[in-house]
Amino acid sequence: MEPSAFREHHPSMCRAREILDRVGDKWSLQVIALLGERTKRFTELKREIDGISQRMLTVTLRGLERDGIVTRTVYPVMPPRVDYSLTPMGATLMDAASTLVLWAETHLDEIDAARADYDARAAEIETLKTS
Amino acid sequence: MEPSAFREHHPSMCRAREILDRVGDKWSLQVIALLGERTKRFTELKREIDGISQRMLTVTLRGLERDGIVTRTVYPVMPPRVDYSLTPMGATLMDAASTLVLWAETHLDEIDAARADYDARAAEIETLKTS
DNA sequence: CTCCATGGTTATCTCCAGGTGACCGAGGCA
DNA sequence: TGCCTCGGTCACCTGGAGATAACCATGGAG
Repeated sequence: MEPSAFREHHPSMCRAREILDRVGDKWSLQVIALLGERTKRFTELKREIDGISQRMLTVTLRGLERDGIVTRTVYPVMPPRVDYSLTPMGATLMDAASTLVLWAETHLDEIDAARADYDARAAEIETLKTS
Repeated sequence: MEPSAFREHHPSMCRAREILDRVGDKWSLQVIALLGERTKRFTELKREIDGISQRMLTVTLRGLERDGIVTRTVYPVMPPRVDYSLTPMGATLMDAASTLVLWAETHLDEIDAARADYDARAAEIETLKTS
């Protein structure tokens, strides 16, 4: 793939940052991943996403809904029931994002090694300065 | 592409978030994109990235260097000269990220429309409440 | 009459990414 | 004798993302 989007990065990149802001926040990707499995209910998502608060799940889902990435379906029953699912556009976003997730998985070890190397090198320079 | 990474999201996703944190910050993607063109100097990058401060460029480059995504080459001359370039791993990251950038470009209009729709709907509900 | 579950809202706080501006050091040059 | 450039560092400050926790309406179970 020729990353032409990167060559002429002038208005495209700044708009792309907007998308990365959406997907790059703390919870959106996990929500998208889980809804990629199947339609789920609010409480179901809350149970499956470790550490998310009720408020942040609401905020995240509202944002994704506003951007047309998930749909929200309310059933007027008691107790309340609300279903969330990916829109077709949301599904394509999941595919695009999975490229990056795959990259991350493939290079995690390499990155860890690079960090360890960098930190060791930095520590060595530090000891040289104090001596 | 089958996004298998998303199916078993248990340890993989949390680590993937780490990568998105790296690439999802305000400046990293732009730096990677520009270094994708060719090796560049510090001031060159600073000129080309609109609005970045000296400090943030340093911080971003140090982070990318630590993760093994860019290399930093210092030439002991006067005035100082420092070259930055993508590592091979950095180049593969650029390719992976460009998928998302491409997605963003393709769906920007759709997202804008969805937002306008959502906001209009929300405003209408608001007027109903006050009436 | 009380308790519980669902799917939220609201208020309040904390923390850190990121912005701002000063300073630096060695050489060239005027 | 200053002043400029390059590639930074340091100290300080602010805005907003996100955490925490209380509250809410409804109706069924016991």
